[in-house]
Amino acid sequence: MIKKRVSLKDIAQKVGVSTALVSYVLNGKEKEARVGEAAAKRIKKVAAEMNYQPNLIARGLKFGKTHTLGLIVADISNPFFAMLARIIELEAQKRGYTVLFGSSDEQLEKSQNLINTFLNRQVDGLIITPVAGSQAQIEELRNKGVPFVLMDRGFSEIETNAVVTDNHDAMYNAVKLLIRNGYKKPGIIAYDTTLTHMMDRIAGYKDALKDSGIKFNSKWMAKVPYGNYKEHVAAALDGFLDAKGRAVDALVFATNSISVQSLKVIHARGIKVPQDLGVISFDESDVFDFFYSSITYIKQNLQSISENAVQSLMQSIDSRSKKYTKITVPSVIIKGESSSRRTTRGL
Amino acid sequence: MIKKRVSLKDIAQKVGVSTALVSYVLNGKEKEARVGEAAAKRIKKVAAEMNYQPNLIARGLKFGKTHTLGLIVADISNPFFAMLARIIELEAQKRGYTVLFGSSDEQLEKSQNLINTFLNRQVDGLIITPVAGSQAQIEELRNKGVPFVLMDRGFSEIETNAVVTDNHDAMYNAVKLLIRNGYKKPGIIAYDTTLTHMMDRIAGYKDALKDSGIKFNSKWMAKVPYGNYKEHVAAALDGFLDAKGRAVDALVFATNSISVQSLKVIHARGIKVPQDLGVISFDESDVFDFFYSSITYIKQNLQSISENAVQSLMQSIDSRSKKYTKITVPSVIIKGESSSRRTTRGL
DNA sequence: AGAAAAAGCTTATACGTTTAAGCAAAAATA
DNA sequence: TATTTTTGCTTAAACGTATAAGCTTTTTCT
Repeated sequence: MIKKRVSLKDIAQKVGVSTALVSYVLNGKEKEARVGEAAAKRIKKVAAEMNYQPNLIARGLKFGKTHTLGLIVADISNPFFAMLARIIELEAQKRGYTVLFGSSDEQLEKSQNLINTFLNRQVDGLIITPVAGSQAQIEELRNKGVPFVLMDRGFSEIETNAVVTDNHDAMYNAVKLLIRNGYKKPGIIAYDTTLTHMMDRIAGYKDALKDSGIKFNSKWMAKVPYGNYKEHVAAALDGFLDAKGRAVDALVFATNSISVQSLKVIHARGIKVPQDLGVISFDESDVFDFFYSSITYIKQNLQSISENAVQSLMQSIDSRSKKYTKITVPSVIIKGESSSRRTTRGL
Repeated sequence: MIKKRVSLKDIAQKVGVSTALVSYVLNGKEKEARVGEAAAKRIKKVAAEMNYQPNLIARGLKFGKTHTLGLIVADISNPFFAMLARIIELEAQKRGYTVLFGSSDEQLEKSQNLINTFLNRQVDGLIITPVAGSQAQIEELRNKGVPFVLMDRGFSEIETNAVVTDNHDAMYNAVKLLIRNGYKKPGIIAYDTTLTHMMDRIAGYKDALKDSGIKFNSKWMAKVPYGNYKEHVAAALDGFLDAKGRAVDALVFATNSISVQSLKVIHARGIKVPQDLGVISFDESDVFDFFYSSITYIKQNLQSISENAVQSLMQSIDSRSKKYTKITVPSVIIKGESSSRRTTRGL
């Protein structure tokens, strides 16, 4: 049995007034609309009795505002994005917004589908971690005047709202740290993509080498595809670390997932960290606690990224201005034992 | 600049017909509505040119159906729920549905808020991991005739749609395995809650003891609060394992998060697994790969749980029948070295 | 040719909400 | 008392869509 939700009309009928009056009262516009005290009282009473709840869909249609955001991440099951989603949910809720979510899987088509679906559902704005090659999709949003903000990554070609970690800085500092700690041949494992966050991290890596007077060697860098990265990471590590002379003496990992997978392989192969290989990871992970040496890692400020993304989006929604703001969030390096040969193993 | 979305009216004006005709054509009802070929062609052409996209909010209002689901999990940032969310997203999308999500944080108030918000947004149905004590909330949904399905946990008191792992069976088998492998005093660490999933797991544990002729000892069971479970898990382990005679010789962990936290402590304390302590975890985790002995764990069928939840909800939505289906999904035990003293350590 | 049927459209109404505009009665002013 | 102002309400229109019902005009039938 479908219980019909009570509408303004139902209340109006019960009280014996027009729906307009009910609407005025329930929206607290009794003064402006000069509603009589007696009627107002009755309406409120009946509304409470009938447990009236406004139909937000109807309101959305009326105002062209749904108080809904669309969140498009690469993969909600990735703890990194799940964490961002959690904070975004909270921030959105504080502002009376609800969140629709979807995973693009780093695929152009899925990304476009999600954007279309969300727009057709009249979301007020979008928070997007754009996939590689989606510039056209994003530009279309801009042309349509849809409020949106890119998160975690951006495009250098297009001016948009974006909130990203200072990736260059993060990686630069990480590599500098390794070099300061005596490593001579620091390598990197990154995703094979042109997305800015990856390019910036790679640039930071290279700049750190340059500023330290070390010439970059292309054999120090492995780029793995997003699809089946696990095998490729394993292969890359085997390439770096095979018996006939190690290609690198330290490694920075460019993402969360690469970090975890790399550590798994390093653990399985029995590589000694930090003696034989210095290591710095990107993002936190539970697994770090189990590695025999504590892991040095780059800690992004997820709270700040999410807060700023929501904040920036809200401004876009409210002002509808053409001004775009790029926000760069600093990260910190949490120092463990994995990045320094000179370390003394604690307890 | 706000670009107005094109509506049926815009197309109608451009073509010079009524909106009704446009609606008929774009919904493929040309035959039923006897629309002329010429007009139909023009309308389609103009609609394509103007890149018409239907306003799903308006449609939702018209039909009282939004093709939106509400997903309420305990915490989207928990990998277990994030994984469920991912699959639900996929299954929903296959059926033309989009997903609103929210985290209840195991708090009654948040749960109620989310339910209200989602209902006001006219979701067609809800997938809920209910929080402890939320029976009244759930029952209200039932009374209202709102389609919903409980996931991961249920209530024994209320008849509802529910999709849960066969928790009793899972835990029963795990404990039986430990006992078969020679452990005499298997303990358990669980959450302190009356939710069925936990009760069932605890019952499974106790029944396994009983069926093995072992008398349950209340000192073998630790119940930790959801709030700051990490400290409590550590304290519980210290209680079990302190120097003056070990209270237990094996442990099963009742959830994902308890498992990971327990392993961290065990690792930090240097407890020998499986020699000094047999261990079986609930759910998978990346951290298992780093433990010095491979971890035996109960693997829930997340795919099946999610699929069934969506499927069951869809049936509720379509049929609006009063029939409730309880679906129990089997799990498997993935055997590692952590649950058997007689194991030979591999490579 | 005249009537009936079919074709091709428009009008009207509805979903639930908001709000400007309008209207009658009561109160205040002259 | 006659006029204006205020009060308290209703009507109407709108958001974008869908569809039953109605209305011409053309075609088909007898």
